Amino acid sequence: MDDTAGRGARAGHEVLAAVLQIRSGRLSVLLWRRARPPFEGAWVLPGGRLGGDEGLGESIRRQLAQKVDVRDLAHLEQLETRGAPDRCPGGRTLATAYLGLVPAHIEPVVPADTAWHPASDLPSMGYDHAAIVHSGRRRLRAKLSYTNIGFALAPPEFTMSELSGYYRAALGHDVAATNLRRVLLRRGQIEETGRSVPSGRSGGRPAALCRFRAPRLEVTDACAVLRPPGAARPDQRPPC
Amino acid sequence: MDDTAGRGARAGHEVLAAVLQIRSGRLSVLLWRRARPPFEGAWVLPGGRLGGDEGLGESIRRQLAQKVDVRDLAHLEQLETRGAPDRCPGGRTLATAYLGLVPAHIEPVVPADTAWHPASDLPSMGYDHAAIVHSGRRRLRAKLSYTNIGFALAPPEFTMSELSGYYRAALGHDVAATNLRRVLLRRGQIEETGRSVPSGRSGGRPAALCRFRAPRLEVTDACAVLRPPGAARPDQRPPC
DNA sequence: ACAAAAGTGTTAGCGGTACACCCATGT
DNA sequence: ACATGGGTGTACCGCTAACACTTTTGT
Repeated sequence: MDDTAGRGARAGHEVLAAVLQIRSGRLSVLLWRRARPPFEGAWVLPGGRLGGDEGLGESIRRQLAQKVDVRDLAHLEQLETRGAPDRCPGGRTLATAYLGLVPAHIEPVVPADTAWHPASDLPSMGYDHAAIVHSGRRRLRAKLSYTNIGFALAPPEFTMSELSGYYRAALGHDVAATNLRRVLLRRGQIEETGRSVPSGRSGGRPAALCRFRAPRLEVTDACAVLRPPGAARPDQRPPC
Repeated sequence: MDDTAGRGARAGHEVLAAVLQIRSGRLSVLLWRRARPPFEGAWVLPGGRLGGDEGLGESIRRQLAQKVDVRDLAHLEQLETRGAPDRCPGGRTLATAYLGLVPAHIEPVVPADTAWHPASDLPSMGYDHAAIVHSGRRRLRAKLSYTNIGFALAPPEFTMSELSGYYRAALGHDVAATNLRRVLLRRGQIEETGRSVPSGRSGGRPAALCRFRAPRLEVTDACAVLRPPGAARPDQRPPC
């Protein structure tokens, strides 16, 4: 396309994404193996040059769809922009990083030179991309606590023990399914579908199927501290 | 200064800042009045072109010091990068926005074409800069609840009623000084200096002077929800 | 009958707001 | 003495973790 490479100081702007998914009970990130220097053989985040007249989010969506066949992002948000003069050998490059989330039930068809890696055990990575993955993981962990972002990790319907497994993988610690259920129900994040899953060979009560109520990010529990006066009483609290 | 307007498609990267300060009990933002089209006469955020080999944060620091004589930022953090193709008439421009905070006791010497405006009552602003100011205010409000970011609003020493005034201005609602004291003390954000301020003409007990303990941003109350198991007991909780 | 997994009830504790009450100073 | 503003003590309440207990299934 308009790959105006080889220019001096003003190389183009890059857009990258840390695409996360819970795979086999581990929080994993989609990486791409560089075939050429710099950082030949190292793993990097998918992405590339920003096109001439596309927005930033638009661009990373396009590139993920084209290059790694990831079309089913349940959530995408901007993380940060990095532009240290020395972050790129051979001329400074600005890069805007995004966090993308793929629900656990989807299996994107990725090219041979890309692979999923556990976010807690990253391979040797090029540029400053490992730091970006950590930013994404921190962001996800934080938002699991005060937003409904779980909708972007879970399939459309799930049992509570499955969901607690996703939370455990993302947060890095155990989450009791029994309490998670109540917390998310009271916050209005999830609801029961009415259906249930037959119990396995070893018996046990069949699990109820739940779903998230909203398909977009919502803040359900804006931090518990420094509330406006009167917020305790349920009667008519100010909207914001 | 180096306002290279009227260039074609590939303009350079811009760095902007929403510089906030509590002034006369109101959260205010430093704006700059454009003298030339586009957006002639409208107010915009200070900032400008990113220099050839400077980092993003470095660049906004330099430009704030050079152009508006703001050298005493107690805190600076990246907000977001905007790059919608139509955000700039006459060619797309990417802009990375920062949030800067100036403590209340400082009076920067700003040029004639810049002025402080209440963040809750913005004038007519150019580009998408009003949205950036709102992002900055949202970020500040959120971080007041779970970090020690108050250190960047308050002077080195302050009474609790002064501090509650800063919190009220930034949060937009009353904050009881008596409870704020306990909350921030328990979190270890502030401490007493031992000194106190003589009471005014109308009498009253002299107020104790406090200070923030750390001069840098720290998360003191990572959201109260979804704690790891065992976090309640004070004995040896995991570091992160 | 028994084991296993899901879901409910209940308790305890933390953290925050609200408010009455005490403290120190000026007039 | 009294007014004024700062600081402490305390009650209350929401929220969550922990855990015992009940429910529903398979063997």
